[in-house]
Amino acid sequence: MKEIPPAYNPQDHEAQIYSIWEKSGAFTPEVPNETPTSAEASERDSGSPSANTAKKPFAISMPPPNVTGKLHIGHALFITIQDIMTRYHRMKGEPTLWLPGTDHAGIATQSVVDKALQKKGTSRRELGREKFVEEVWKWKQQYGDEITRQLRSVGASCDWSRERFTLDEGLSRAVSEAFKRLYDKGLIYQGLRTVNWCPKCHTAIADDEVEYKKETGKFYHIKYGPFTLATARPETKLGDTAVAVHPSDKRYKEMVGKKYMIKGVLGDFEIEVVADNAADPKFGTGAIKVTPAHSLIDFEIAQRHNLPIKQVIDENGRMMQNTGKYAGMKTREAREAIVEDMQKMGLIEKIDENYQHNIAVCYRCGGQIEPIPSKQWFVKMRPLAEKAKKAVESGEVKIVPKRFEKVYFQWMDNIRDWCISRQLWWGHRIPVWYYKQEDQKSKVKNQNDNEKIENPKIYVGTTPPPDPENWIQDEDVLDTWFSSALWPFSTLGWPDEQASDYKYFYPTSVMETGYDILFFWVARMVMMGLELTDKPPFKTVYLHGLVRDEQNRKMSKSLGNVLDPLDVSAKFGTDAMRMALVVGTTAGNDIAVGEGKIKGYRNFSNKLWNIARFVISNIEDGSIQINDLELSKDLKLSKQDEQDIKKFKEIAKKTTEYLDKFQFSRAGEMLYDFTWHEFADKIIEQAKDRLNNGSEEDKRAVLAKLLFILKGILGLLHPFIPFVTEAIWQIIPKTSGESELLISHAWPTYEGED
RNA sequence: GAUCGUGUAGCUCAGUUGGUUAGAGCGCGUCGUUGACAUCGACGAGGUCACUGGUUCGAGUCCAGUCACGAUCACCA
Repeated sequence: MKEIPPAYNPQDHEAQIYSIWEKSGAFTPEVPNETPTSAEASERDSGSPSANTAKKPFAISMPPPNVTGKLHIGHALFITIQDIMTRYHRMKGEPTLWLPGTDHAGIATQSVVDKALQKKGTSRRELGREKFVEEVWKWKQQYGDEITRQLRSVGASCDWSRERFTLDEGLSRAVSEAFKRLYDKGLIYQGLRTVNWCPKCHTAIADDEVEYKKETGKFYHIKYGPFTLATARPETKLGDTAVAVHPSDKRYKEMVGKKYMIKGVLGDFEIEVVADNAADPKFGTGAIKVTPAHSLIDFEIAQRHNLPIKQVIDENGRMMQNTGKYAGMKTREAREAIVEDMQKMGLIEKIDENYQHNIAVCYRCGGQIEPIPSKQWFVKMRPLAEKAKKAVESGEVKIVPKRFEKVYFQWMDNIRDWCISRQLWWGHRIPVWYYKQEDQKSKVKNQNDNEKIENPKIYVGTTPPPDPENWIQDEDVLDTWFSSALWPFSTLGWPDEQASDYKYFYPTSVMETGYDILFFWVARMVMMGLELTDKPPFKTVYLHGLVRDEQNRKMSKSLGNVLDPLDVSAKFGTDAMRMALVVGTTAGNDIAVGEGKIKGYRNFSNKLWNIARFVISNIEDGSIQINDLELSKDLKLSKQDEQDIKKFKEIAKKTTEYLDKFQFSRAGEMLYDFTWHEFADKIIEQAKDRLNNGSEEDKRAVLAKLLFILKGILGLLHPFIPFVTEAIWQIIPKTSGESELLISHAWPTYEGED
């Protein structure tokens, strides 16, 4: 008899078990032959069951982590939830695909590599585009595997043979194909518009990549011709071209449509008074100065009233040549200088010192955003949003929890066009070429005033133009989220609609991700999926929350409360960590996790191990044949035995129901409770007497019951705690009908047995 | 400012079609265990389910309002 150690030590098992799984091929689903031969077809018609055609496939695309990223507890959470679904459906016999991959993460990766270069005394600009991109690829080769190695250590049973990277050849093809199709439909256009510009990252960013930070600053009330109005940024006054008031504001009724000369620090200038709903009559004096070049709102006002656009700040965040003595100053310096001059001229009425306002910062680098006019590419969102909204309204796409549907609708209703070009080097280069003769300077930005853009002769294609020497490709790359938006289908072979994976697994079953990227990612996937494939890319969206510490604080380095999933799983076991992340949490809500909770589930793993140890040792003590312990055999089960078995079957049924309804916490908690407080504390305790003193026949009956329940529990718990359950499965006596590996075993179900 | 969410035991949270004495883990108290169990078991204390009102035979659960906290969106007028 083999000695089973009295304690379960995860480290003795996990790595080995993972490699057994991986080698077994269990992670890779079988795709049935798409075009069945006539023989196969007739075989199917004749009703002979074929494992893969009988069941519908189940597919999840894994949200791709950043290539250069390091595994954090949030990854561990989504891996756990997705792995639970994957293992559950796989055990149910459905061909199950969980497709992993990584994201090139434009700005993030570029700045990481750039910083590393700067440490070495060089920089991205010094190297030039080509060399720099080579450097980033080297980084990707070197560090890109780290994150996927770490995903394995958390037990992710995903199909590594289908691993993808957003800059792979196939996915890049999908990106340019998508761009071209949208362009041809008029859904992508180029425009000179005021955009959110990050002077630090030196690129435009999308509206939803802007974050707001509270700041206390000065608020200047200035004399402005016949008006008095207030601003926190007097330096933008140099770019003013209008004053806006609300159409219903009686105070200014007679001024609307007239032009006034305004006294300014660089001499007098002319503004027009326009009536626009953007002006709130209740705020301040009800009149606002309009600086179309340096405010997105003002730009929109300018468009509505056909106002001139005057740019005075450049892409480095400095005052431009047309600002006279202020030229070259940073905006903050210029502000002080201008205020001083205005005070001398008596143009300042008063200054509020403690004005609370929000400043726009870049979500990547935290630098202050400087809206400037710039020529960028945009996606026309309205038509896409309408379809995407309908898909959720109709129930074609379900969001769990449901309340996020409202948030989703709100976003869709108030959507603005999406700026997709980025002035970066790392990413998908925009598949647009300009004809050299006509538009050498097509990318010149910062044109003064409202110079119209000449539409250059352009070529949009998935491959370069046939005579490339005459063309020059757009310098910019696409927003990372553009390629992410295609992820559920680009990874399956789209645009090749005949690709077997695409045909078989698309649309995917579930999209599991954090509620924080509902807009960035989920919404855009739905829009792109509907537009490009005519189908929503998934049927259900399951949103999880943020992982917080046990006091419900955000995890941060400065608080020192960051849980490193690799440390945790080394210390308590991956299974314990997984249980801690899943039990006691519900969709869309944040999760509090600390060592105490994880420890509790470490004990649970150990409990389960000892339950098994007890049952196995009792089997091996006797002379009973394993095949004689099957419930189908003639056994003298007591009434109690039958009740216990019935109770267990009820648990199995409920587990299935909970999992089908995405109630992972309830399933996990119920199994925990049953295993420990029912099976161990009652059923096993009561069995002891019969095992020690009962007749052979009675012993056999009890033992058969214990073994039956134990094996069932292992199956039910396997999606949650795959390692211990598999480790136990490896040492438990099995009958000939049972699978060697628990991962490939059938899901415990007893439909129609009673 | 708009919208959404949360408020249940000392702490972290479950409680999804309204139905008997409101649950778990951790923590706490008493006792017992070292022949499955880096422990484990038995028993226990602890709750006006934020507050007010309503619907109902019956409300933690549904409705209205109040308070507190949080999030998202909009905003540098």
